[in-house]
Amino acid sequence: MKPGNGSRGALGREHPSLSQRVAEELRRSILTNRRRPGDRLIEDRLSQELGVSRIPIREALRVLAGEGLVAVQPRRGASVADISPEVARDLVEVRATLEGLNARLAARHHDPAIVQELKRVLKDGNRAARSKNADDLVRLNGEFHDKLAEAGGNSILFDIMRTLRERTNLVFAANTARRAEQDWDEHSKILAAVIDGDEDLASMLATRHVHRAAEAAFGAAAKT
Amino acid sequence: MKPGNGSRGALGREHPSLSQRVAEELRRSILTNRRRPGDRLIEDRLSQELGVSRIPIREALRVLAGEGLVAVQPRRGASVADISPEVARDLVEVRATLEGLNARLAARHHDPAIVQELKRVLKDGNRAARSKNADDLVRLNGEFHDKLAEAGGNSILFDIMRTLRERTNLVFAANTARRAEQDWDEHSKILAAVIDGDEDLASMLATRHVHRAAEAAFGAAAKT
DNA sequence: TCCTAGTATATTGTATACAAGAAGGCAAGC
DNA sequence: GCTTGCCTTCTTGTATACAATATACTAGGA
Repeated sequence: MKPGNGSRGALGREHPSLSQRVAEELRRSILTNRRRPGDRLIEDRLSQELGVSRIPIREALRVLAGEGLVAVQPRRGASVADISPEVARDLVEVRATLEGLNARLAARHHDPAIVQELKRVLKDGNRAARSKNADDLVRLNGEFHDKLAEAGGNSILFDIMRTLRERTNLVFAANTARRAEQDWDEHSKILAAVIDGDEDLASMLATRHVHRAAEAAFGAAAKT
Repeated sequence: MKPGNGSRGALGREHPSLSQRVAEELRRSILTNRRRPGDRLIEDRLSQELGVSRIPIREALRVLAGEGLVAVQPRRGASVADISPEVARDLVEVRATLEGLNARLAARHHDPAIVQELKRVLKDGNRAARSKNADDLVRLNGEFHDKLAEAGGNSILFDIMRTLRERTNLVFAANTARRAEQDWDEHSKILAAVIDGDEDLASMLATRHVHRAAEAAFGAAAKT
């Protein structure tokens, strides 16, 4: 659960390597749907696009493969992960359980500093939900879940949930604007339970939150 | 949840790349404690030892870092992950929860073919527990949990549990022989609940199994 | 003796180059 | 017309070489 490279320009310059920057760039482009599931990721082409040699590209692809965002077939190359409905269901099942565990832990510890930040994100999120600003909603949604994961205080859980969240978002993204108001209503209730220290309630609400978002997305997907 | 490369010599030769073989070799050496936590993994040295260039080594190290078996510090190189007591606790918490979820799913589906295999492993395990053969115990323990994970039928869960198991084993390994009889008694009860289709019981037993093994290990570690 | 600066050495990061394997197209045969 | 085999081309896998950075060591001064 390192602080992340948000603290740019700090004393220890902490130079990200090219591989890391390439990985970040590719991750971004996948999560924002600029590269679509199934798109091939040809090393030489990426190498030219990003102006670096193939080596950093390869390493970045390996990292993203580990996160499940990219699928690499030996000797056939990499492509953006295409998440089947079955795998999506599996993701949801696991994520729902772990969000539940995390909310329980957050309720148990409830670190005041992080709770404060969560309150702020909640306020911003509610505003964005009313004005239906899609970009803000995606960002704030990510921020809320990220800080909640931090509040849980379990580093392993934090890492796993990040990759699960990225992948479920890839599937649900289209719906995050439509369901915004209900989403943030649920966020609010989860946070309240965490603040109350009501472990059981927090856990149940967080688990249900994931399942409901998934149902909404699958329902919408079925319609299209 | 692919069948793995156990099916060697099959028609599609399925050539593992050098990187993959290096990763496998390193993983082995770490899990069998031939390389100890904290040991530096210097690319050039590994390159000479294994007779390949540094490129496959680097890629293997990245993969293992993704699995949490190796820690890489940018520009300082890789070393075998040294799992702190705090992280160990975090690992146990998450793994206990997920083993519970998995056992629940296994009880829900209970695939007869896999149950059959589990019964066989159980029998072998009990025999090994009585004769206290450490190597066999480690192997069979891994096999039991692996097949149980397969029985859950959730591919995401399967992958996550594998990496969690590897890391917790790294911490508990020393104790797996001492606690063998109780371990296999608990395995037996978990499997019985799965066969009965008793989801709640299976889940509870699997969760408790992890916690108990952890307590035993921590207790033993405190003594030494 | 202890601290500091400077230098040498060890090690990782990246680029280029070549080898090997997979995919697709074209021609020859049935 | 359809299939089969070869060949071209595209792409990945690996090696070597060099550049950049971190660590260890030595010498000089307070």
